[in-house]
Amino acid sequence: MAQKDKNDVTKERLLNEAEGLFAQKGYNAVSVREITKAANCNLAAVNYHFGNKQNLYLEVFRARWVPRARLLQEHFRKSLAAQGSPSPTAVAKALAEAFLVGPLSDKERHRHHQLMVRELGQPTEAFELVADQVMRPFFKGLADMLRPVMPEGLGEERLMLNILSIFAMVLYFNFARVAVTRITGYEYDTAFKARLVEHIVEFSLKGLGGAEKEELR
Amino acid sequence: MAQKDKNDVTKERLLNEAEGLFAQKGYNAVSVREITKAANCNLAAVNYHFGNKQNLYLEVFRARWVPRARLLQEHFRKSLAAQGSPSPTAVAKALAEAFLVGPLSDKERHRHHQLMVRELGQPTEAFELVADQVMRPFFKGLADMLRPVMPEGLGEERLMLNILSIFAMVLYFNFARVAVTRITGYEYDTAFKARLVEHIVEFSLKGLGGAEKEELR
DNA sequence: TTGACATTAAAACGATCGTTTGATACAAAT
DNA sequence: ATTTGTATCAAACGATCGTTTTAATGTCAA
Repeated sequence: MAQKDKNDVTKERLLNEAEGLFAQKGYNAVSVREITKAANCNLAAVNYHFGNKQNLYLEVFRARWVPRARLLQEHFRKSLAAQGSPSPTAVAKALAEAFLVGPLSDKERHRHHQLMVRELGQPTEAFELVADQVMRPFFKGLADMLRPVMPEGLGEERLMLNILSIFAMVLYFNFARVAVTRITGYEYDTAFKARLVEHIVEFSLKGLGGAEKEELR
Repeated sequence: MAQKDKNDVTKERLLNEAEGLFAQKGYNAVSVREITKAANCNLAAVNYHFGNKQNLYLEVFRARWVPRARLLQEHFRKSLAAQGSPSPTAVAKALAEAFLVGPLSDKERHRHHQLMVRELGQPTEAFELVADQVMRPFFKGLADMLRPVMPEGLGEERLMLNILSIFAMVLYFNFARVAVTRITGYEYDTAFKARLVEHIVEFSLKGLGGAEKEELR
């Protein structure tokens, strides 16, 4: 192996800056020149290390997004295990805690969800990656976990919709941060974010737990 | 006035095609050439009728999005009035009905929410328009409507968060349509959409109504 | 019929895009 | 010392971008 550190370092810097810019502006609004300038390297570095722009975008998901998602899932599993039995309440709390507070910094979480929302809106090849390696297994695990403790009448479809609805809120309040601030007048400071978490936990908890108590009868 | 119909027709076609393409691909991913080709007119027509691309985008919101949003709000008000007293349940139902079924065709609704989500993600001048003329007045009306019938302890902030959470789900299930299909395996056919509406009504209803019953004690 | 005006059309503008090229620097292996 | 392979660089490629220009229309009023 001839590559030492300067080599890898350039590649890493490119991945970091590319992820930030792609998350912030979207794939089409970011130029290769903008990325290489931010990474403080030559224009041709993208094509040398990743072949082309599209592949750099994919590598951002492979080398950054997916591992971070795995970290989040790990955190969720531990957080849930600490609460004992996987009741709907415990699951909702652990989900919200992992995805709204969790192990990520604020900037990381914002990036993470922005990239996800962009792929949700118009899926590319990166979505296949994320769906196969992250989303489907995780959702399947959640469904297996919740199925026994949800009311019997609740089909697979409604079960999945409940889970998706929680993620809808998590993604929304991260993605639409700027707009939420402008509409409500509340800044995303520490205090507001804390109350936001509280709200999402409560709202999803009622969506899940409420169903548990009232749905069947 | 010299302009007859061919004139206005070109302008209208440009607005229609531009809205569809902007919603589908986003501002940066759509070229003026692509729009004029779809509208079956000359390249220079955009600059003649709207000055530049950015202004065409704004005009899409002024001439299409805002009027459509007004139509939706009108529909919501009538739907709510038909249910009698504005209880949280009635509001949740009327909201979901208006924004998930309502007066719009499927394509129209999809376009509408896609444009909104794009502006939520990275607001431009169009967001100011939408926020001032549509969102803030509507949210204020909703808050005034719900405040008297929600538990006393619930502050203004939590009230607003409840409302936003409902819209989060509405936007999500419209915007992430492709992804939801690929993840769950459910196609967005008539039957699934009906069950989707049912779910969102129920989920938001618990978020609101549940709070009504249990929050204070 | 003529003049004024609104609209469309073809062609070109400079700028920026993603990508490629060829030269150079530097380290490890022979 | 020479070869080999990796990484970086400046420079240029053709393509496409938004926009402008200029000419050719068609349409009414005078």
